[in-house]
Amino acid sequence: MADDAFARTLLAWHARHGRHDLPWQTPDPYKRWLAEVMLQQTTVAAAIPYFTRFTERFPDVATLAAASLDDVLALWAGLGYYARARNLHASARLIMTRHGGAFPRTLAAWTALPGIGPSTAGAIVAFAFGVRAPILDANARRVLRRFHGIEGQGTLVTQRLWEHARAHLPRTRIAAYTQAIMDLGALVCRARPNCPVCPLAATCAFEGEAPAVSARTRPERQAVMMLVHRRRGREVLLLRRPPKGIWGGLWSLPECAVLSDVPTRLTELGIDGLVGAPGTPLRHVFTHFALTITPVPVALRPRSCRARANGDIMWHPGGAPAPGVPAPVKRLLNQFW
DNA sequence: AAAACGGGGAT
DNA sequence: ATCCCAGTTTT
Repeated sequence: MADDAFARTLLAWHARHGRHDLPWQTPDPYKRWLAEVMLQQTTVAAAIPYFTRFTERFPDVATLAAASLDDVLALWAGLGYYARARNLHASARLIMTRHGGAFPRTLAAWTALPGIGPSTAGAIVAFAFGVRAPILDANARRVLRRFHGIEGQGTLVTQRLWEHARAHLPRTRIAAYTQAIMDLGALVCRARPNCPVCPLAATCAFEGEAPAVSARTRPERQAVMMLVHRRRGREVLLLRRPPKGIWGGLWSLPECAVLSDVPTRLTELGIDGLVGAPGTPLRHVFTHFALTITPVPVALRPRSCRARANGDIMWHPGGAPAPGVPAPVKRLLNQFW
């Protein structure tokens, strides 16, 4: 059966108007894997500098597998969704042990790795090996939804979209086609679409946006972060966060819910310090809640701290290479020094 | 089936 | 301020 008009039209459009100069546009499976993981819920522009640093520091899967999780998280810090970095590191080790350092070529083998779902696996095998696999990222989802006039959400709608994604796949030129549907979504069929320049406009079912759903309010949360410093502010105490949950495995500041809890929290940590005046609160907005962080300086009394540096506690000197800290903590530290 | 997960960029 | 993004995992 011949490729359908959808695929032929997209491929023709992509040759002239698609992206051809992204740093990960090579058949190298390592680069494709790294890029696809970085691009989960992340824009191309945000990912590029991280991709460049990563491939310089960890040029291949063996190097990545041999690195410490701390080094990987430090390079990932600021990109968000830190579970991706933990999964990437775990996957690198699995590729070394389970696959002898050779990248698998099947969808099933890729989805068996942590952090790799059906869409990411499809993109990797399509780009790296030309395997005829569909993707359903945000771009493909939006293009297919509009082209086929599919509204609503839920598992049933997602199933239908996957069926369309599979049905449109051409027999050849899979990598170019996969790039084409992504590019159409990113460059033309955006949230606010540019239908007049769209190659699919003549056969597209899209008629206009559904009425916008009312924005739900984000819960507000509060936290106090302590800047416990010694040596006249030259070093600040960092604690490693638990491996699971928000900012898992990253370094952060000692924390408590409200200002009145500060003395108790310091006692728990074995710290005898002079609590200073709270600084300007910092607001940090997440997907599903907003956090207002009140920074409090704490000057450590000489020879009073039982908090010794170990694998989960660090006295961080201002000038040293940045460890993996979440973005708002980085801002607090920069503001402190 | 729904919730959880982070932060940057566009509008 | 709000929306969106080369989605997957956990509950």
